[in-house]
This record gives sequence, C-alpha cells and structure tokens, in this order.
Amino acid sequence: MLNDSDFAAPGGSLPRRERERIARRAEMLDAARSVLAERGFVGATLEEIAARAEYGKGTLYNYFPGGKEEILFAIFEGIYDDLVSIIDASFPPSDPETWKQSARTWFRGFIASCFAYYERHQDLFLILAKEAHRHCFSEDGERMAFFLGQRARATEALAVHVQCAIDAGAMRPFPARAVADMLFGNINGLQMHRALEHRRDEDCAMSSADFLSSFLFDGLLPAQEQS
Amino acid sequence: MLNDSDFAAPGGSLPRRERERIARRAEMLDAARSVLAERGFVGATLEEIAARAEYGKGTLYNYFPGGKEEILFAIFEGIYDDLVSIIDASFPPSDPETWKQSARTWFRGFIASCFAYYERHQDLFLILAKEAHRHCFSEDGERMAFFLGQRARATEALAVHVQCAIDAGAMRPFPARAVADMLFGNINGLQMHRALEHRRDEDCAMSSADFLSSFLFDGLLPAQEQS
DNA sequence: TCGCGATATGACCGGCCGGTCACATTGGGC
DNA sequence: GCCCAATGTGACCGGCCGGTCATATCGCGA
Repeated sequence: MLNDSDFAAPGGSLPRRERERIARRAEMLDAARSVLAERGFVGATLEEIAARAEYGKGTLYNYFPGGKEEILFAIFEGIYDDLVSIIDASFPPSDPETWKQSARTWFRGFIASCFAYYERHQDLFLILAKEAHRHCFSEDGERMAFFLGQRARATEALAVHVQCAIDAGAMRPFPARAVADMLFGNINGLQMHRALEHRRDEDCAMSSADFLSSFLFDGLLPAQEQS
Repeated sequence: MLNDSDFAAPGGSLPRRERERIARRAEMLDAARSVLAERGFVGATLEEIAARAEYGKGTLYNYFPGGKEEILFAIFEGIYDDLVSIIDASFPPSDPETWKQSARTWFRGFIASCFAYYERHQDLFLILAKEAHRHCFSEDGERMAFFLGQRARATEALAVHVQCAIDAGAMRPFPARAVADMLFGNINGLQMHRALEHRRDEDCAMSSADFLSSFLFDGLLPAQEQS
C-alpha cells in the first residue's frame, strides 16, 4: 500500500525472480482489497479474488498458503503500517517548547492526513469500517490477538505523541492511550459520516479536519462557558 | 428489550393466545441475541438459535417468516427503540433558560445512561459493535436502507436536543446532526475501549461518563489555552 | 372422548465455497 | 531442441447451513 507515491515502497533491487514474485503478490492483494471492500470478508470468495487478479484460484495458495485468513491479515498489516507511517510523518521530533507551540497544528495536520488517506483509498476505509471491530471480538483467539495487536500498534504510536503534548503542557493530562483511541475513533467516525452522506470532495476533507480539530481541542461549550 | 425494569414492556392484556405467542417470540429473540453476540450474524446458525431457545429450527419460521434476516432486523429495531427511549428520558422538555443551566448535566446523564445500558446488555453492545457498521455499507440495498434508517432515527432524536442546547446558547453552533453522530461515536468508542480492557465495574462506568463529558465539553486544551 | 385446526419438528435438499491436487504450462539452463 | 523445476490451474471434494415441508403433537371446544 501507499506505493503510489505516498511513502517508500520496499524491494529496491533483488534477484529478478524475487521481484516478480513480490509484484504478483501485490496484484493479488490489490484484487483482494477491492473484493473485500465490496463484499466484506465473509462475502468475498477466493474465486472472485483470483478472477479479478487474473489468476486461477489455486495460484493464490502459492502466494498465501494460509488461504483467506492470511490474505486478510496481510491487508490489515498493510493498512496499519500506513497509519503508523502517517503518524510518524505528522509529528517531527522536537523539544518541549516547540511542542507547546505546534501541538495543535501537528494534530490538525495528522487528522487531515488521515482524511486524505481514506479519501484516496476508499476501499481500505471500507474494509476497516466493515471488518476491524468485528474481528477484535472474534471467537477465534488467534485472529482476535492479531487484530488487537495491530490496533494496539497504531494506538501506541499515536499515544507517544499525545504524551509529548501533555508533558509540554499543550494538552490536558488525560490518559494518553485513551486519548489516542478517541482520536482514531473520531477520525473514523467522521469519515463514516462523510461516506454515508456522500461527501467526497477535497474541500470537505479540509473543513472536516478543521471541524474535528476544533471539536476535539476546544470542546462543545461556547468560549465564555469554558471552565 | 429493556423489559427487565428499564422501561414499559408492551402487551398488557390481550387474548391469551396472543400473549403466549408474543412471549415465545421474545424467548426466541433472547436466544438469537446471545448467539449473535457470540458468533456474529454470519457465524450464527439458525440451528443454534433454535436449540438455545429450546425450539426446533422449523418453529423459528412460524415466528419469523423472513428467516435469519428478519431476526436480525427485529433485534436491531429493539436496540434502537431502547436508545431512543434513553434519549427521550434524558432530556426533559424545558424552556431555553433551564436548557442553558442544565444542558451539560443532561448530556452527562445521557452518556451515563448509555454506558449503564451497554453494561447491563453487553450482548447488545457486542452485536452493535460487530454488525452495525458492516450492514450500513451492505451491498444489499434493502438491508442497507434498514440500517441507515435505524441509525438516522437515533441520530435525529438526539440531534433535536443538541439543537435545543445550541439555540439556548449552551453549545457552540456546530451542525446538530454531526454533533449527535459524534456523541454516539464517542460513547460507542469509549465503551469499546472499556470492553477491550475488560473494565466492567460500575465505578468505571461513572468515571467513564465523567471523562467523556469533560473530553467533549471542555476539549483537550488546558484551561488557560482555550480560545 | 373425539376431531380438527394450530403449532412444533427435524430430516432433507440444494447451493455455496474454502481448500486440494493431479495435471498442464512455462521458461531457463545446457 | 530437450529436460526439469517452478509455477499455474480449475475440476473436484467435503462440509456447512438456510430454508422447506410432510408428519407428529398439542390443546381446545363440543
């Protein structure tokens, strides 16, 4: 993911065979993403994924011996890799003084990057919206552990920066993990709101980021009521 | 739902036959809720629902001719009925002056009621978390319409009161629908956070409501930074 | 006690799909 | 051009489950 210019794609110069293998795997994942976004994990069939990737069903198993589940895992790992990259790119390492001045701007930028990412990869947002919560409560222990782990990876990466803001006095001293969770929740929630109302234009992405950061930083009370 | 003391249950005194029919339907829905919470909609089998309700599979179809889908609809309709009842009970009709004084208290009470409800009906929360988003993007037009409609019913009921708060000057003039959406999103998000961390005690439900209403009303900035 | 409509039941059917594997195809080294 | 390893393939299998329906059972009224 993110290959299209967002961030560095791996696999510079390897033995020829290896590069082709990676490229084919990527084609299959592309197809899988589009089918999963449309039909969800249970509704998607390996047949359709294979067809859309222009391979036979059996071939999928050469690249994903774990079958459907491994494909799901690979896709989610990619999404969370992207989110962690966005987080890292949004908060340059700085001293407390800079933090105090820039925290709000940086968080607003982070929020805008997330919206831009979801806007550019609507299939990934759909997969996230349809599947992420579901599998966090899966009855299959291994699957649940995987999803909780991915979720925790992103939450903790963001919580680090929340803690910086708190330490610098730029944010009230709430528990950093909880705040990080709420940030993600609000970003996803607002994106969902936008998707359901079919607001897709770029302008709206900007104003959504403004709305959300004002909502989160300044709260719901009118200015004179702040306590 | 809510039969256990929360709010009035329907069906006072009807022809005997009719009451028994309603009671059996309720037993089946109870069983269905517990299976759906564990396995999700696709993982749940009619066989297991019937067994848990102590009926045969065929009998389900006497009460839910529409099969699995009708059961799902009935459960969600009940959940959203409950949420609307909670909303109505949380905001007594009042004049603008009372609103201005009490808005924050009422919203905090509403948030606490939601947490209490989810705490008391964890199966319903699980169903909501696992299924609600998924079906809002369903490829089946009718199902999607149903879920969007239910969602809109609750959002609009809450938005009415948000608009009152705004009109009374107790809340910043954001779009009421968007605020209502964010409120629900944050309540569900925090409940999810608590569920995943296995925080289940009542104390925590109280402090969660405090945390969330402070988070939402006062925002993330320290007091002296409020703009 | 009988009879009959209402209700309960679970064996069965048909379709679906994840996963397998014997075979076909390819392509690179010689 | 030949050979073999690597890779691709889709027919097939087995299990699963939603939905049906012929049959059994119930219970009420006469």
